[in-house]
Amino acid sequence: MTINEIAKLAGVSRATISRYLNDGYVSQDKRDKIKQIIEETGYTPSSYAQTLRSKKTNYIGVIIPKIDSDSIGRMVSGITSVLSKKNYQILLASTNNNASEELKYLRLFKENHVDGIILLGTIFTKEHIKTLASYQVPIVILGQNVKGYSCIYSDDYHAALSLGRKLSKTSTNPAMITVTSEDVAVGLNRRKGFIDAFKENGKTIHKKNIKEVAFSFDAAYEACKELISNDKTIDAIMCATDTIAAGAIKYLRETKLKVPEDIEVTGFGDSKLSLVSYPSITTVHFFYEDAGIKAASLVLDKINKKEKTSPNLGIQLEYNLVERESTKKLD
Amino acid sequence: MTINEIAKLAGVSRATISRYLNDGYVSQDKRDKIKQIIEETGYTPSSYAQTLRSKKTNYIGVIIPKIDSDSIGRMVSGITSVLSKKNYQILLASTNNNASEELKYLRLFKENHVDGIILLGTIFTKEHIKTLASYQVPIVILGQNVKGYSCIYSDDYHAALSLGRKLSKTSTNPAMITVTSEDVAVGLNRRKGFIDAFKENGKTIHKKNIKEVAFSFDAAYEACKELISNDKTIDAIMCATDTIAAGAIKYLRETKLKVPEDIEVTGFGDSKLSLVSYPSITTVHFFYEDAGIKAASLVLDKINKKEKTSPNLGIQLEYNLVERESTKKLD
DNA sequence: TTGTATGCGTTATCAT
DNA sequence: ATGATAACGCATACAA
Repeated sequence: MTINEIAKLAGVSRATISRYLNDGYVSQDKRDKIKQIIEETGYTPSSYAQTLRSKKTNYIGVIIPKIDSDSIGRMVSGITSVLSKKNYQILLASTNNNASEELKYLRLFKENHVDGIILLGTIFTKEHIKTLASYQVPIVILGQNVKGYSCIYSDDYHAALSLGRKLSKTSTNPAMITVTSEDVAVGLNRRKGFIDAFKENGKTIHKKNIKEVAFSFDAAYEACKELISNDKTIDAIMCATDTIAAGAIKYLRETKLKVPEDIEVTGFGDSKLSLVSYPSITTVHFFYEDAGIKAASLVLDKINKKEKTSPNLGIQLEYNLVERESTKKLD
Repeated sequence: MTINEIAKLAGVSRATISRYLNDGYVSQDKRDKIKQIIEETGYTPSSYAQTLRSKKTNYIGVIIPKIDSDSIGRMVSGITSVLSKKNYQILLASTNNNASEELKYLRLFKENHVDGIILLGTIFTKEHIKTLASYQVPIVILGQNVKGYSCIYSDDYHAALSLGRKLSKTSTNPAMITVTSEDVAVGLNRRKGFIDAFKENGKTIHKKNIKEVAFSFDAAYEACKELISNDKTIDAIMCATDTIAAGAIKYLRETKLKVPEDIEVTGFGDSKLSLVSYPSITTVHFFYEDAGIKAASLVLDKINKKEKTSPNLGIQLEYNLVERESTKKLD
């Protein structure tokens, strides 16, 4: 079914059909006739031909490091809710934590002429910046604060700071299980927050008590084992994510160490895990779904007023401290 | 940058460029020249124009009920891993558990001329079947067994049966928290398996001890409260998902009922939740990522040998019983 | 091996 | 208000 066949059936020119579909500048009787024909045939215009002419795809490219993650799932959920309402399609690309894949998809999106891109990244190399700079389509970065770009990010530093302040009141020999500092948001900023919080109270986190692991439950379990084996006096473990905290707690439970009586543990992200875990995990709530919503809205805004000069604003999201059972209550 | 400009720069006709990009029927010297020009300019062909001509989009439409779910995340993860390797793009549509949205996206995919569709559905209405029947592109259904279609599904009935058999040895007054039977895989089949297992041992699950809830932690918590309030002698609760089991356990813990000593609990799906929960949850492992991989491979197979008559095969996946702390150990 | 010409399904410009 | 007609960027049959 093409516009030509519809035109023939309706006894008008294809230009009229096109007008019916777009401007609407068509007489009532032709309009009725066309409507009927279209309904009968179930005709839908070819979006590819439309794109070829109008340069508008209604695609938004979304790049994520992996899909089976609580926080990412919630962000994508926010993105889809906004975009589907506005009749945009999502082109999803998952890199499986492989930074070079990110660049590949960035290029692929270029070929597909997406109207906009949402990049949910972890590590930003110079090459990233270079590739991004060569783009003309609106880009929003989610979860990291990269200067020169529109970003939606959470206040990881202060969130970690407030978590750290709480622990610093009770802990004298704290430890930390974190991720690579190349991940500025999760690795670097949270780490800094923890360290500074203890510094405020004149306490320090020993270098040897800081373990760097992958984003995984099992890796955290092993890291916790190493920490405890090396130093039995550790009385608090700050973890860069809830998953890591859950892995640590699993090990502690197995060795009969009591949480929080013997060791306090904190997570990050307020995932379902942190609620279900026993003891439930003290953590920080980030409004991930809201972040996804904001990112999608922002990218649509940029598309619509397509001034390339539209300011690249950064939006920092709120956070809430969520106190649960894995830390000691202070009167 | 279009093929015409490249042709001009390279001093050849655009047909030669096209051949360079496709068949490769080009002399060595022109080939070198073209290669150089393309690299200099960073030209990439318009996939829309290509599609308009060749009718091949390299898009696979993926419809899911929601993205922030452990099992779905794992399936999508499997899908992306296969598709990205084969240079297919994923058009992702999330329905937020709204069946009518599914039909909308099915139509949208038609407009976008996806090469294939993977439908990760929950409830199949007559309308679904009707809409699907009008499609010419390969479709693979993931997670449900719908006759007449290629499906990748897990053996929910027998998995529930083996879970039920285990419980039926120790429990005399079992209960169940499940979801709507309209969801054949999760609601109906698992329910049947549980019931039949007890029947084998001459025991029955009382109707009043069967609660139907949404796929949510909180709903499960409430349902468990109702069950226990109505009948203090319940000694086992079979749950249709791990999330539901986790919600139930949370309530039980709050009321000081011991799991598994006072009440045994089972989940379904072997999500991270089931491992992290305390007590950890006896459940069934499904190879979700593998299912995603199989679905993606199958849809690609169908696309390549595009005989419409390709048989619609159903692939039933294996499962493993995973015994953890939420059920009693038998000698 | 290469170029010419045509068409894919639209939209937009121009007459009428 | 409507209809020719050209153009979007590409692939391919055909001719050379």
